[in-house]
Amino acid sequence: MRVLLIEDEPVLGQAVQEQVAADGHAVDWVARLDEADAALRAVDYGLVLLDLHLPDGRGLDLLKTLRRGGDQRPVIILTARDQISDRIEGLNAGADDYLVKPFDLNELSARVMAVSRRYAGNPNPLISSGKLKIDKAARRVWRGEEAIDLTKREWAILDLLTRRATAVISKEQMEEALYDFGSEIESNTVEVHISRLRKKLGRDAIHTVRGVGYRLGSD
Amino acid sequence: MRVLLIEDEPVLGQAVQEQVAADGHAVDWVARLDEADAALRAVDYGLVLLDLHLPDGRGLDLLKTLRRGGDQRPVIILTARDQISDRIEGLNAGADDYLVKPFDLNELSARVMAVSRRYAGNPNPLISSGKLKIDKAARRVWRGEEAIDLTKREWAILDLLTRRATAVISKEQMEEALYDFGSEIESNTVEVHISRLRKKLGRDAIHTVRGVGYRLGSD
DNA sequence: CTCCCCACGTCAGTTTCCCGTCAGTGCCCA
DNA sequence: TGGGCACTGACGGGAAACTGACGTGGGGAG
Repeated sequence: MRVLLIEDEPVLGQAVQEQVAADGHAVDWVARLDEADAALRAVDYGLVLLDLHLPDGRGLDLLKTLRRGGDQRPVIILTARDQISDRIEGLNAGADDYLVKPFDLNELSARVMAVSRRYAGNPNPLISSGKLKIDKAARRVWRGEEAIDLTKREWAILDLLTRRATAVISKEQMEEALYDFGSEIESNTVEVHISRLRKKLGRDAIHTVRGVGYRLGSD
Repeated sequence: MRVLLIEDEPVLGQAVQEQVAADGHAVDWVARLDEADAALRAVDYGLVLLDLHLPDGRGLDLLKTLRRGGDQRPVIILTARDQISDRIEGLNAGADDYLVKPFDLNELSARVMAVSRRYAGNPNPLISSGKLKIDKAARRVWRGEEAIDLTKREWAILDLLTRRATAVISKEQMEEALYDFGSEIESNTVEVHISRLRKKLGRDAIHTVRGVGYRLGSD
């Protein structure tokens, strides 16, 4: 699979390029949006890794333009921790996934691997929990045979819960994952989302650990 | 990753424990070789940090015994500057790395990180005691095949009991661990929690040492 | 540009259940 | 045998969590 990396920080760019290349993919690395534009027109990439803060424009605009033009290619956003609002906007704009800097290169490998599997026509590995089957790469969930539609927030929470399979995730962690750094939430938003998720996924899909957080699975 | 720290100096031990814990690892800290022995038998550690000068024996002997038994777990030696011959002997005995006191805590983090990268991908280490299996990272307990739900307080107590595997923990220590400094308790709360824990985990999961405290295990 | 839809944050009323307390009983050792 | 120390069932207060309802704002369709 051929990957386009759009990143202007030399150190991070090099690290990512090496990592993805080590996984057996061809990586084209550009640092500016106009180069990215040209590359996207010339080559049929299987995946785009997009940094949102570039010297000559906002990465988000590139993504929006792509999607408006009907381009469905997978895009994974690389974003800094303090730019979570961008991340939300990115998901709205049609990104497939995001990684928060500084990210673990192995985590990157895993995401790239998921995309490449889809690219090769192979199904993605399914995470299952009780009656649920979760395809993280394709952002899809099934409850038994029935496919479930999740909203962005709902997916973000489920994504957190599946990241470390059996771990307990606190409400604070969920807030951090969902909201802009510093924008405090003073209501029970997370609880409400959990409630909505349970309505869709089944009452016992998510287990409450009172005073601590939530965990995937019922037992 | 779960780390065993074998170190008898309180100040250094505490500093190391905090540093490694801050890096996201679970740290068990023992000061004597017999405790280390017991801990190593009970828990599948991802890394051992070993001080060579301990009150009840030579750390090197522990390392040699481990390696002779075919144990391949990573061991990093902590040694003083004037004991370089020990260091050489340590490497001969099968240590993976060494740090010379006084060492920079960031240097420690780097070494630990290197080990944990190798370790990544493995399932969480399980602590076992009798029929119990305890996954501290996931905050879960099994009694045989059956998963057990623990409340916050119950988990806090079990956590204490497993922290120093064979040690007897007094009720006072448990109170201190459970409650904010200053908020005094004047009832038999700890006993009640122990009782509730035993109901869930099995009568002989926790042993009473009358007049002293509690200890994990039945014998 | 306008209208509609729906995702989401907020709130309030209700429910759940954790935990500290107490009291009665049992057990261990002098 | 008696005096503590420990165990455990019961209970009530209150914090934490759940959920139905509502308003709003942003995105998509026309």
